This record gives sequence, structure tokens and C-alpha cells, in this order.
Amino acid sequence: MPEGHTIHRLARDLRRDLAGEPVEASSPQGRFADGAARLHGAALESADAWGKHLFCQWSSGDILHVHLGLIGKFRRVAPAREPRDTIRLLLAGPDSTWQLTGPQTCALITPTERDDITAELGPDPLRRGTRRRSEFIRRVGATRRPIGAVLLDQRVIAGIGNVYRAELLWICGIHPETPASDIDPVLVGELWDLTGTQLRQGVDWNRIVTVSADDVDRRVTRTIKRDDALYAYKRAGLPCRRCHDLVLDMSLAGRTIAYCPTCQAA
DNA sequence: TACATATGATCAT
DNA sequence: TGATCCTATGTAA
Repeated sequence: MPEGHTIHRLARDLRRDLAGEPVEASSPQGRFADGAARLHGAALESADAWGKHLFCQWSSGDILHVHLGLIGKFRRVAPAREPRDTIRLLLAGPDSTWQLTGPQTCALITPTERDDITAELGPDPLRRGTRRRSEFIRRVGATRRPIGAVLLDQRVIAGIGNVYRAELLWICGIHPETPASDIDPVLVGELWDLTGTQLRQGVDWNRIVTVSADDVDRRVTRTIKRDDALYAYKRAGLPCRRCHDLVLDMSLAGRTIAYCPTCQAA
């Protein structure tokens, strides 16, 4: 489930689980054998996320760069669990074991290479820094591409994926095909703030739940059914949670987005 | 058992 | 825009 919230949560969990102690590293799949050998015996010094990119600093001087892509997973497993041949990287610390499968990227890089990667990324609402909000507003205002495409462009804002895209536009009542520069900068600013709020909640719960307290009982939200967690994503054909008209699907930037034709009028 | 699908991104056309 | 890569899961057969 890798959108920005997943990676930030992952960085936090890896830090808490593995920081400071030497790890045993291996690549049961074999495709990261050299990298795992370099990490073997090293200690994790820091882990942080920028959008959907994860960077782990090791005492060996190496930086581990991971991008989960669409299907990648990096999860804590029971220590005794038998390594399977799909595991790109296995990290075993004194108290926990982590395994990485199906990543789009898993590589050891230099600080320069990390800087090259982050230089291509837009501001991430979950990172500290000044002028990120105004930078987002500027980048959105600089293009007439549809906002639904712009939100997936990691050079404009880092961390939004297909689920948050649909949810944010539904909450803001913006039609996905609206030319980005036509949107009132005040609303774009609110979109930034909302993205931060939603992503932070995603980190907290380690899942995407966008429905507000008005629509769901917060006390039971941690056991909320998947069908009740979202307003728009994958709800095409169902009644809009706001106006009860039917939610529609459209294709934008090569992906499917659901939207309400009434609440998100063109 | 097989197939469709997926919260991503890149490269070719 | 379409093909492609990577793996796991849910549904259909």
C-alpha cells in the first residue's frame, strides 16, 4: 500500500526497530547479494522518507535507497519465518526481522546520488522545511495540465498516489480535469494543508482512511471496514457519500480515478 | 488452478 | 498511450 504515508511510517518503524545495532543482512532472492553483503554487520543510523522514496543511512557509509513501486512490501516478520526466494533483502536485528519484496528500486547509493534523486522531487507535506506550501502553489499554478494528473506528478508534490488523489479531489470538490492553473491559489493552499492532514493520519494508522469524524465513529475507526474508509476511490457506480448521485470513473494520467459529477462539477 | 488486479514509474512508440 | 517490470491477493473457473 505504498503512498507517501506508508514510506514515512516505514522509516519510523525501521528506525525504532533497527537503529544502533548491527544487523544480519542477506538477499535470499539473490538480486541484492552484493548490497546485502556490504550492509552485513552495519548499524542503521537513520531512516527517512521523501515522498515515496526511503533512504536509510548505515554505519558503513552506505545509503540504502528503496522505492516500493506498485507492489513492493517492506515488513516486519516473525524471526523464525522461513526466507523465501522472493525476498530481495532480509534484515535481522537483535529484536526484529524485516523483509523487502518486490521493490521497484533497492540500491546502495552515495549522498550525491541521493541529492540527485531528491532534487527531482517536489515538496513533501510530511517533511520539515520552509516555503514548501508556497512552492506547491507555485508549481500547480504553472501548468494547465489537469489537476488530477498534476497531483500524481512527484515533481509537483511528493507522496500522493492514486488513492489520495481521488480522495483529496473529492473532499475539495474539484473536478479531476480542471486545468491546474485555473484553481484559486487559496484553494490550492487548502489542498496542500489537507494533504498534510490526511498523510499524517495515514502514518498514524498505517492505512488510508479519509472519511471524517462526521461520517464514521472514530472510536471504531481502527476496525473500520475497507468499504467505509474512503469517499471516492473505487466507489464508481455507488452513491456519492455527500449527494447520493452515482460516482463515475474516468482515466487520467493512465490511471483510473473515481469522482462525483455533481460535487466535483467541471 | 488460473486469471485479473493493484496504492508506481519508466521506457518505447 | 501502451508495454513492461516486480509480487501478492482476491475472485472466478
